[in-house]
Amino acid sequence: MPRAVAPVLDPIDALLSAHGLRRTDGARRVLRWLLAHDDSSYTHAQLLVALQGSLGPPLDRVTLYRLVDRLTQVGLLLCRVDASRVRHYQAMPASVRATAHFECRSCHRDSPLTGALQSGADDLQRAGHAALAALQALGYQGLSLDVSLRGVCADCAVPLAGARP
Amino acid sequence: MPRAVAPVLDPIDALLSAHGLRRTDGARRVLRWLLAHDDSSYTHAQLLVALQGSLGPPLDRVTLYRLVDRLTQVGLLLCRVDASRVRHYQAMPASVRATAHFECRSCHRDSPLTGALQSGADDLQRAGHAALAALQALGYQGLSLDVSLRGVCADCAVPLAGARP
DNA sequence: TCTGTTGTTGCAACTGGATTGCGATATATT
DNA sequence: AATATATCGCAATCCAGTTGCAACAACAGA
Repeated sequence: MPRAVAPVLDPIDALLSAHGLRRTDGARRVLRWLLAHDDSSYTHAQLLVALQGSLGPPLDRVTLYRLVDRLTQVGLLLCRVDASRVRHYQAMPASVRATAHFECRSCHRDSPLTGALQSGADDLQRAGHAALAALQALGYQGLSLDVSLRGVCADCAVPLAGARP
Repeated sequence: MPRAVAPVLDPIDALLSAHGLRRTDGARRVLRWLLAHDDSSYTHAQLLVALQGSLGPPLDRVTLYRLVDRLTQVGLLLCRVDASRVRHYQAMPASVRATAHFECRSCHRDSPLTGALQSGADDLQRAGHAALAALQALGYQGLSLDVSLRGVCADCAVPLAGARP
């Protein structure tokens, strides 16, 4: 039986090597999982349970902290801090985009700007992109953009207003 | 000697009352100080030392936490979380504006977008304003905006590049 | 002005996300 | 294979922020 050679590097491994990181089991699992769920961002705690479920030995808490830190450092992940001071990690989008989102101070829901707000979000995106390009031209590196709108969403605002005497 | 009456409310007191907060010594001091330094934002630790220096009894750590929390709650302060997960407070500007700023991942300096980037920052400001207005029209309340650009600044990027073999 | 209600204060203990130190292990390099 | 060095796993630690609670002070009504 012909031995299964690996002529082409796994795309995840290729990414790791290309960014100067070692191809360890943990790094592979984190990056693979985040790339497979690149439509959203996840906290350390969420990643931990998600990766516990996957095959392999349980991933250590601290190791995961260091992994996401390194992956963010080299630009493979994008990190943002929510209003509760918790970090959220996401696979770096092909084109760094303004991930404009709204956080409700009351119900703590976090939603991307869509629908009627899409045009506004697009403008933000454009402006953010332009600012990033300007910074890049100045020699800045590993740029990312975080646009956070905060406040009380309409759902929560109504009962609050009603409670006022 | 005619007793010194107080016919007009101190502007700080007026603000507190208008927002349903009690006019306590602590609230007055925090709000007065932040209004006098409204060109920048300050962490809880910075506020603590700044207010210790000012007259009056030393302000308690926890009390200050609760004060800035309340002041932010009612919209008198604006709060943002930096990349190190630390909250920064600032007197709410007359018109909520996009306080676009850049944070260096390497030297951790935090600088507002100025100079050559001003136009980009202005665009961000406009776009942010529009998005906020749209949300407000939908019934959203107590809105604030945080535009954070992150990466490695030019000063830090040069030595990093040189270190690569 | 007195008095009851309720928001506020100060202290101590606690929370939880994240970090550090360090010996053991695995990856990349020679 | 031998070596150098990055990464891992564990325990201990850090630190911004929170919570519980008794004492206190601002406000409102009488």
